[in-house]
Amino acid sequence: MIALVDCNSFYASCEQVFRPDLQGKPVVVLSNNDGCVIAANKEAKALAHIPMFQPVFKIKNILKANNVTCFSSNYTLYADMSQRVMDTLREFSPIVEEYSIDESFVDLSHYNNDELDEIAHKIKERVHKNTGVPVGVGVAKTKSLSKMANKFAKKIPENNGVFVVDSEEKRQFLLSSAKVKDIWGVGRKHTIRIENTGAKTALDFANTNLAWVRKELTVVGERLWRELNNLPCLELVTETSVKKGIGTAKSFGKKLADYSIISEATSFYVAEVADLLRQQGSAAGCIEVFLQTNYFSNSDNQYSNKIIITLDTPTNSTIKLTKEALKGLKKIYKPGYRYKKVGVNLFNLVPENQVQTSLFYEEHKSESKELGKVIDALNSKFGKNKVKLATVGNREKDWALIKEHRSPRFTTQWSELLTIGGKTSSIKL
DNA sequence: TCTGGGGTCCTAGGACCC
DNA sequence: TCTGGGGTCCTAGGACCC
Repeated sequence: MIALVDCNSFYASCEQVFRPDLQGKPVVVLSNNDGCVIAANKEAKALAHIPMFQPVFKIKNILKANNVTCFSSNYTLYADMSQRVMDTLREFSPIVEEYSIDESFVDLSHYNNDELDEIAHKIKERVHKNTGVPVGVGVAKTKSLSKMANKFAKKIPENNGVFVVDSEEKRQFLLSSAKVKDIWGVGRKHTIRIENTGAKTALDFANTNLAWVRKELTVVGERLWRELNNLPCLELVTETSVKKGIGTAKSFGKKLADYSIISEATSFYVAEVADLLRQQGSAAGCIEVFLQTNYFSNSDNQYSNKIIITLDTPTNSTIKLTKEALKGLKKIYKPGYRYKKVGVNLFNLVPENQVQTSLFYEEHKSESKELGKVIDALNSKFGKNKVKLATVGNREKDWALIKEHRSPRFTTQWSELLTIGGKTSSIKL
């Protein structure tokens, strides 16, 4: 049996752990640039009219009228809290799949079926005790069912955040109480196709003809259908897999026309992705740079372009990648536009120790490689970005994300530890 | 004035090879 | 007039997830 443990409105819960004064009050967390609502606690959800991904400026009045506390997203804090949750889950099982920052599949096959209900409640209580974060627990024979059990656990108050599918009756009950669109892995398009067959509930879908499912929804649909019928098709993935591509793309804090500032932002993002690349021990064979204006705007002239540069030899050197990226940026940049976003993607990744050197590659043990190592060492000792390339410049404030209401990084920075009677960084709009 | 970011998996179709 | 068939690799795009 498999448990799916999912943190309740995770980002908002993390903020509340350090702000006990906000217990029972509405809290939301905003996306980069404080653009959209990306998490809302149950008090905020209860207000309704706060749909996820709504731009903040459209619902500012509602937030204000209801005294909703808003936070900029603080990923450093959330990532650290997430690890604490995961560590607690490992006390219950050696096999844990970290599915996302706020949810995990936990293998419970070493427990007897009649213990599962008790174990599920224990998981919930211990995570809350250790981290302050509330979670829901769904238990079933397959990942897809445990995912749905988890949703159901949270939806019905009497479940108290836990639902265990340990009988055929409960499986049918669970599936018949979920609509087609609530099935994990069924999105907008698939919902339409499935509902066109007359199916209304997840149980209807599980009872439809498999050949139809295979034909219309491909193998992905077939696996899902089997999983809902208690036949496990999806294994728990415990090894963190090596990424196939690494990228970053962020909107600027304001629109930018000036090439030199955009190139500084680009350099900054290259350094960021190159760092991730080295951390996983890969080298990139290709680098893509793209640039775009604000496509929401009706008044601005629109332009977007991208360029993909194939490198002679795969590399993970920030210096080389920056050089290539800026060459590319120069080619696609056109003056006269107000740009909103720049992005960098690395792909064709290979293990760094298996790099095929090209015929003309002469710098096997180049100076830039040694230099890169020294820079990494300095940055890991003195803090991120303390040493950087001059191309990054020092005008970060001119392009960086807006995070007006970020809470302190309570758990990862000594200088930002929780203080009693300390200042707060959230705001009432 | 103000609209997120980072992923995975699968399929169809084109290019190319023998 | 008649013009094969099978295979691989790559890419773009669709669909979905958090």
